[in-house]
Amino acid sequence: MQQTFTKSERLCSKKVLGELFKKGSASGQPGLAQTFYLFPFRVLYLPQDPESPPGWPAIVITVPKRTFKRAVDRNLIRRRVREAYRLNKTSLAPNGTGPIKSSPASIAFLYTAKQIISFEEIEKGMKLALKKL
RNA sequence: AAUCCAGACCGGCUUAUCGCGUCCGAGCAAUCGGGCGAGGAAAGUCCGGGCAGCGAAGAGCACCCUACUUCCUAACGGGAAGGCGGACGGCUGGUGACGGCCGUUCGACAGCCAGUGUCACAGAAAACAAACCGCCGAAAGGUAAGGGUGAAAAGGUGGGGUAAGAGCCCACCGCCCGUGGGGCAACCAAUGGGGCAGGAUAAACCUUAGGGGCUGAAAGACCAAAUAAGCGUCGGACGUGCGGCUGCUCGUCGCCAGCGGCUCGCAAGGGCCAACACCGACGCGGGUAGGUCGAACGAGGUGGUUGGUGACAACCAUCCCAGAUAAAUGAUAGGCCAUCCGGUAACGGAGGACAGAACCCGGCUUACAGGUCUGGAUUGAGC
RNA sequence: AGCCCGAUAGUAUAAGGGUAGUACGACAGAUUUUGGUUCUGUUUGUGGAGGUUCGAAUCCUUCUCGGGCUA
Repeated sequence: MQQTFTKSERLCSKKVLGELFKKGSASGQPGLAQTFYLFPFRVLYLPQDPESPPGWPAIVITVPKRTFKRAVDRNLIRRRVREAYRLNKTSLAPNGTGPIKSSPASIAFLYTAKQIISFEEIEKGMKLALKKL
């Protein structure tokens, strides 16, 4: 049971991020970023390059400054979301060995709720979102 | 013990499991083991430094900042001690104006007898002085006691004096000038003289004294990769030119080549014009947005001794104490400690202030549940 | 992270330290059969706190909010 969360699973490249958000605005077409809403998130993801070997997806978590003015609140939400992903990401690998080809390469979780919600609720939303992916 | 005031400090603790960042060690590697891992404000960016780059790292002016004194400090607009002044409370002196002592607390606290400006309304009059009512006088005129206005009206109180009055005269209070004394100084107390200079405002211009070059780690250095060497507009030829570390002046540094055409001249040499190139500025287009250093040993922390009223300094011992970069410091489950609610109690339930490092320090300011300590005041109780 | 500006009525914008205006709105009334146009009147404000001053939108300090610039 893999529950780690290393540097390679974080989406850091400005280029990839720009691509993800740019393509995400024109969703629906095949080959581009897909998006769906599921409380408390809006999820954006890019499919994997079929040439490269399958690996764990790189993710990014976003909490808007507009709704949460204090840095402490944003940090708390970001950490809860990341923890929920870390504990449940094995559902992306149903065979138990590793991620399958069809799982996405990069995912963005945009936090859309207006209040700080508890870890249990975030985890519930995260399980549903990963199932959908 | 309670309340209030002033100052200083703490700001949840702990166990287990799963994780994250970084450093060290082991290992060929996968990985394993160990150490450390947010704050008193990390915040606001209001000051001061370190550090870095930038014209001679030039000068003067402008501009900006500071403002009782002495000291502390790397420096400061910060701090300490002292002085002076105000407010409040208590006691107290004097007929009165006005003082004296003690305590608490506050003060951007240099200079409007260098100059200039402003002072609405009201009021006779707002600073050169004058005179509305009034008072005195037969009048000419004298007067600034009283009235009222205002934030402010040309010293005040008591007495003498006078036609009525007035520093006109006297005493005291205040003010100004001087003398010697104490104190490093701000200033203090004493003493002599002068009937008295003369409103407020400098967080108004200003004066005096002192200080400030500018820009900030997205500074800056290096490695790697990639694009371009293209287009457009404007400007430029030894000058009243363009550019450069805010502005202005001076200075200084850099740049300004060659060719052609027309023309003046006997010539040396000069003038004008166009295009291209060059240089500079701005814009468009296109490319890259990876890594290393800066950057974690410092005006460092803790403890002690000595000096100093104190801020602080010196010396000795000891410790290494976050270092990320789309950015770690988290999640879950227990126990404890405060707090709140219900309950006589056992107990049950809720639930942890303000707030998250980003080059580093010293301050200031602002936010903050609850708690601890010290000093002072008042009230109550006991011995 | 650093730096720089700004805040006046519902909106836009003035105001030498001395009664806070102007325009468009909104509301009411008049004109009109009704509505519009037009005319008259009314309403509403200096972001908060403290200080300097006799007196502050203005000067100073501080907080809050909003905006902008910097590879």
